Amino acid sequence: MSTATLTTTSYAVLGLLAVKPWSSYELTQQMDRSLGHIWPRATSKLYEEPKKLVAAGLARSDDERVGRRPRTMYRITPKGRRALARWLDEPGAAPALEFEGLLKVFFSDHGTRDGALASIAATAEWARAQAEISRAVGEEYEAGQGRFTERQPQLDLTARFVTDFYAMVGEWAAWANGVVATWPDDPSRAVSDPSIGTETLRRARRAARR
Amino acid sequence: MSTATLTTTSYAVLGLLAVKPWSSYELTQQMDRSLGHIWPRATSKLYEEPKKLVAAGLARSDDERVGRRPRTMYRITPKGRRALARWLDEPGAAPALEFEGLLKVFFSDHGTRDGALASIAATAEWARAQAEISRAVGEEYEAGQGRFTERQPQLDLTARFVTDFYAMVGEWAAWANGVVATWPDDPSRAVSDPSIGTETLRRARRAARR
DNA sequence: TTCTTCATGTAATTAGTTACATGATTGA
DNA sequence: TCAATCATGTAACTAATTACATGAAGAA
Repeated sequence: MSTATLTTTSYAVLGLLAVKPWSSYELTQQMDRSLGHIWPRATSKLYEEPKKLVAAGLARSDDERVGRRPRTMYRITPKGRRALARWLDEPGAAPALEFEGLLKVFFSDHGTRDGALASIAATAEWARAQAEISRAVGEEYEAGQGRFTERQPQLDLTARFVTDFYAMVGEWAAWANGVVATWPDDPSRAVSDPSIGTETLRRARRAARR
Repeated sequence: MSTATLTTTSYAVLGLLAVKPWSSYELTQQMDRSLGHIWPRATSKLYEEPKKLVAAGLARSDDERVGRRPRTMYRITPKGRRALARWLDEPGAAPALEFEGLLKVFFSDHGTRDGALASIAATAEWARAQAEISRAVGEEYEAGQGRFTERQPQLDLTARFVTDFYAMVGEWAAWANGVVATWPDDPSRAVSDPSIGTETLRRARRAARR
């Protein structure tokens, strides 16, 4: 009953239920399309969390059938809308980033140049693929085919963030590839170009001044 | 004994041990300075993981004393260096991003404009503070005061990524603040400026073309 | 001498993932 | 009618976090 145990993931699902009712399977589809870019979670969570919301009185479940097979639809309650509004009033946490590929570049002086290049290439390809997803969704909305056009102002802000993020990652990977390509086989023997540090420092100063 | 159970966090610690021997406490300090930007982990992990490395034969521990108090120093073994090199040869995972603050902006049509502005302001301040940390470390290295100047080529690549990331987040927050400031109190009544979607799409196309 | 911060850990809890199971639908 | 994929879930496991505990060193 208490809302004390709800996690950010709970509220993420609650937020989707505020838009419209969904089954868990539909939630997993939406995870691929939108939520997964900023709050990625495994499929099983999307079967688990709605139950917790129901137990807390923030959602209710309806047993429907597809053919003869049962499926559960979830929809938000008035109490759920109030809980969501309270959550939205508190500032959210800052971005949290985990990047194993960069970790491998960071430690590349204990490996090979080709290993570092492989991580960078994988990053570049990932950034391109993600940008392609952004592009495809963007084209839909541009053509007026979007599924939630009434939420356009919110989508505008979110889409810009993820698009810029993927672009930034892609640009970094292209640049890093050029740098590492000039290294010898053994990266512990690579020599740093001083202008890189200078330019990075210039950017850091600028960003710290805002 | 088997290396099958090692996680990315294990290798992150192993990588640090390849640079030099550390105590767990020193590892926590280093987490604040460098590793935490790309692989953030709680302090207790840095006491736990080295033990797993020792159990696997990839590191060894030496009991030293500080005054009369014991403390454990960890150093990498030859087998550890080989395991690290193998790990570095496989491409690492793509960036994983979690961003609760953006989640709140995404669902802001179910809250208030001021709530959205608060999340954006918190993001802006965080980005500024992180950029300030990047700047401070950058100034040290620029002045030749860096602690690991022999790893400069690796630091160049990593520092550029995190600096650009913080700059991108800061620029997004400043822009988003301007957009949301024009919204009415009730964000579900906000009207989208079509030029935003057009520009985002332009950027997505560009990033998808690389 | 006492208080605070630094330093070094352990224990309890949990949020999340991976793996598994299985019925329904579709198309070859 | 068989195989593949869509759809709907549960169970087992684990990586990680939060909270706790405590000695040493340095400051007031």
